[in-house]
Amino acid sequence: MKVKHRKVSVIRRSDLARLTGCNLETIRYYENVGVMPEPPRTSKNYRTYDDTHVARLRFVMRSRDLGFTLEEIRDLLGLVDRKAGTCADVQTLANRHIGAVRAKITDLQRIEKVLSKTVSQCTGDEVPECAVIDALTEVGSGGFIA
Amino acid sequence: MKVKHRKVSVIRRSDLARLTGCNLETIRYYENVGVMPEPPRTSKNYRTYDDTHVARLRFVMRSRDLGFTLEEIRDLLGLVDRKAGTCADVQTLANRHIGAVRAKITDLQRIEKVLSKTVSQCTGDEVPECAVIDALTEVGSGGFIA
DNA sequence: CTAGCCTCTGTAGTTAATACAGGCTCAAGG
DNA sequence: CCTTGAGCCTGTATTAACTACAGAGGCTAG
Repeated sequence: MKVKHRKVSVIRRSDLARLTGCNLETIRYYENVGVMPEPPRTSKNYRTYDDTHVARLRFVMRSRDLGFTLEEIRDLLGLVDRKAGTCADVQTLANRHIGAVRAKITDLQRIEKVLSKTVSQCTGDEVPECAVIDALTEVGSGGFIA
Repeated sequence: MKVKHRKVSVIRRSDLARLTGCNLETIRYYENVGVMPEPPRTSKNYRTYDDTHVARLRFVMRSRDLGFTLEEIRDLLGLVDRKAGTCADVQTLANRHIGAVRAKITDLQRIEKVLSKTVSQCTGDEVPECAVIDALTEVGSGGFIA
């Protein structure tokens, strides 16, 4: 059975970028700032990734897209990595995040409702003055670390 | 009836900042980049705001917190401001945003579920290895302009 | 009138992400 | 074997979205 010289399924940086849709350089950046771990290197200093890196990077990207800062993501991942000390610490942190998450969900549902309404009304001709803004103006809740 | 020299309820920049929780300088920045309108000025060149500015700024801040870029917010506001030409244009744009919004809601609900579960499990002692990451790893949907 | 706080502008610094430059590595083709 | 090109490495520069600071001027309480 013929085998290519390169090992079966070694994930390199470009592969990781392709698999996740992440920018190549951003991966290195995430390693520098500590939201992604420093991967093992080959003898020639090439980064080598595996499935866990793919999963983690997807998580980071998704969280960023949802408006969490890298610092917040570091915290969340620290929770996953059991860097948080006691069980009580974990609960405290998780609860804070849950609050922020629920607030975001509420906001998004409000936006969704208004946009849907706008679309349906728009079969006519007039766009309502500022239904979108009105719906979002109420102070749903505080910030992330509320 | 005594009246203070300053007009009743003139909203200045610092007031707007306080009312919204927005950083003072960020307001000016938003005016420069066009997500907030240039406000009227007093004879001495001081910015003067009103309720509509408060509402709009809250909207911008909330949208940012939800992970939308200033460019996307400009689009959305353009929709509100009727800058989008035809009714069909509005519908197209709104529909695109609705897709992104729904995807974000789905993601957040997934996070919420996992965090809740983590919290409840944590009454014991062990934190599950990476339930959070696993839940977020699946590719819910594409980006904003999908 | 002057001290203190506010406003103005412009510019510089931070965070998160991208892009680029210059050099090394590897696999393929000749 | 050597070349060629794509892919990797590092460090640095640039962009977006803020945030902070500096220097000049305005207003108002004591």
